[in-house]
Amino acid sequence: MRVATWNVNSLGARLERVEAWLAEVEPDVVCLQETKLADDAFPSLTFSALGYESFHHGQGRWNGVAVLSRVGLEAPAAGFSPDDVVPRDEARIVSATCGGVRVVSVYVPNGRSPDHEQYQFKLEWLAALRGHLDAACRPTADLLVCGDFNIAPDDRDVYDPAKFVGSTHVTPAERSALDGLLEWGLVDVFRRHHDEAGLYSWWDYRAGDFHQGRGLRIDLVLATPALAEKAVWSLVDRNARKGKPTPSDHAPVIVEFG
DNA sequence: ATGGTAGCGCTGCTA
Repeated sequence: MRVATWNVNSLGARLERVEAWLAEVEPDVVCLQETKLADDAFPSLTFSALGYESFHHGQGRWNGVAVLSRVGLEAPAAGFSPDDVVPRDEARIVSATCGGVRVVSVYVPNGRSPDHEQYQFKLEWLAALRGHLDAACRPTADLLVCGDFNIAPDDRDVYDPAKFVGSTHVTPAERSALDGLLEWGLVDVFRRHHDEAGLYSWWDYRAGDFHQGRGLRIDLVLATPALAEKAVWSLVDRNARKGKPTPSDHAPVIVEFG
């Protein structure tokens, strides 16, 4: 099963590129983030014509997450579970069972800066995600939590670690929250196949950062251990970020499970 | 360079 996660930064602006990418990469399951669409504007018919069932959880102008699947899509669920302690009602998490695997697409709040209220929201949201795992999932099950975590797990994932000290995405509190997810029973699958620094999934649109190689690895595929063992290869699909017109500022991360 | 670009949508917010 081939799984991908991609923050498309507006599916409305990116649909043609996403369609071409689906035809080229042929993923079985895709987690999308930042669709920036209301549910009634989500192009489910476009995806079904390409062979994908889909489930979207959007709110319009900001956020919005979805799961696409061509290996079945069952028990879709928008948002956290009713019993979870949720800091704010934003469209940042959606789940579905695809080919026997529970798949969760997440868009973790950006945080802006450590002194900002949005940073506290980010930490609260990550705590809610951990609570959701405790309540709704089991580390022994086949589970994927994929998406834009807005956290660089360690300094290999940052183009200039010294420059980022004190910035959001790298603070000990954020990394500790991510570690909490891993300690619950998830594996950063990409790091099973790649040890080196400089393999990024996001580049700031500004100042030509993509072409200068200034990026972060913040888009992650997390899998429960038994499922992670089955990962054959993984990569960042930088081809989807190259060229015109109008790429997302994120590249897809793709994992092949045997 | 406390800048820069992209998206939404039409003013300034979000990233």
